[in-house]
Amino acid sequence: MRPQKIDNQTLLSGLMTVLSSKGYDGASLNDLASSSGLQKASLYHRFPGGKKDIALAVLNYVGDWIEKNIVKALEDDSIAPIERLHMALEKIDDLYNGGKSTCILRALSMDNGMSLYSMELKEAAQNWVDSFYQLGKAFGMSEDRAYQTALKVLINVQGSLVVCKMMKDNQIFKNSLVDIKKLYSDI
Amino acid sequence: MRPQKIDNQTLLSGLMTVLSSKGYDGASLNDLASSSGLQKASLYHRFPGGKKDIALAVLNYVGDWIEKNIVKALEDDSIAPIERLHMALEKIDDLYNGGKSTCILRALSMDNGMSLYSMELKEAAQNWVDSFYQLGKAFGMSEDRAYQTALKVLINVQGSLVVCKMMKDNQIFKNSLVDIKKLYSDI
DNA sequence: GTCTATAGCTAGATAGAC
DNA sequence: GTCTATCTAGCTATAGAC
Repeated sequence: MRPQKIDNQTLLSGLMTVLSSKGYDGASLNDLASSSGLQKASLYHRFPGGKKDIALAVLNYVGDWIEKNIVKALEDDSIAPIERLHMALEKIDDLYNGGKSTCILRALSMDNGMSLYSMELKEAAQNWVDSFYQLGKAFGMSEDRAYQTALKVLINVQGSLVVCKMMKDNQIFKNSLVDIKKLYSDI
Repeated sequence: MRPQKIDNQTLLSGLMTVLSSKGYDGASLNDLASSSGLQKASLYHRFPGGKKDIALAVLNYVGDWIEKNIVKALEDDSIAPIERLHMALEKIDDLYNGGKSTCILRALSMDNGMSLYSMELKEAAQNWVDSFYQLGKAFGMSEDRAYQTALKVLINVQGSLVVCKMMKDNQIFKNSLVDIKKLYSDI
């Protein structure tokens, strides 16, 4: 076997950048190839199903990232809930590049005819909400309040990213992260 | 002059539906033509600049709609602030079809290379925020609080629409409208 | 595993009849 | 003002050399 020119991690990371900024339909295979340092045909070797496969792989990649960095941080009961929250928020800040990047989950939730990926998107969102739900419980919230608060976290992150982009002001995202802290400090 | 087969209002409304659900790159001219009952070539007669012109016209159309329905409702000082808020929220509910539709402003804020429309998007968002800012002042909020609250309204609407779509649950949008009311009732 | 070259198609856009 | 027919560029995807 010939060695891979680009390792999977680097490849997927580059592909994610293009897909999240240009969207599924806006990102051509040439765009995706350029971002990765590979040629189009090589992408088909890595992802035999073509563009659909690429987006799916990127979706799984970011799903794993969220699991490993955000969910894990929130579940680490060796440290205090407030510390877990701070760590998770820092990871979220990284994931979205301080508000400059758009969310790949959102970018892939447009109508591509048959709503590809709807299962993966729902699962990733649910995973996110569930982990913040557990955090709320650890803070002593009721089940209902913990769930509503967890939803608000995701809504705030997604909403502030959208508004950031519209108004060209990343501070809006930063402020939303602060607001999220307040959701868990007024118990 | 021959009469128009489809009036501008109907035309733009249909075009908006396709553009907001499929996005700029995902919506082909054939899609746009089908939605309107006109042929591609006829769309070029109405919008000589092609797809770019269509999206721009749709953006102006929705900008005018927001101005006429939301901004006006919030500025109508013949009625109490709380009533103005309720009216505006009903219009927002209509605009997004109870959470089932995606926001055209968001759909058009993806990277199309040169970030077309960024001026129009910013203006529409600013107009929205400004009108809720004025509402906050009418409720007796400080300038800073009124502005932060106005931003939260837009963030909640956009965020809940995104999360609605991801989780396939329109109730999330409905609940966000209720949360927005609370932002203005805990003075 | 990666590449160049290219097939086959659909996109956005135009020409010209009515 | 709307239509059918068509152009060209760019797209996704494949073939086959290395």
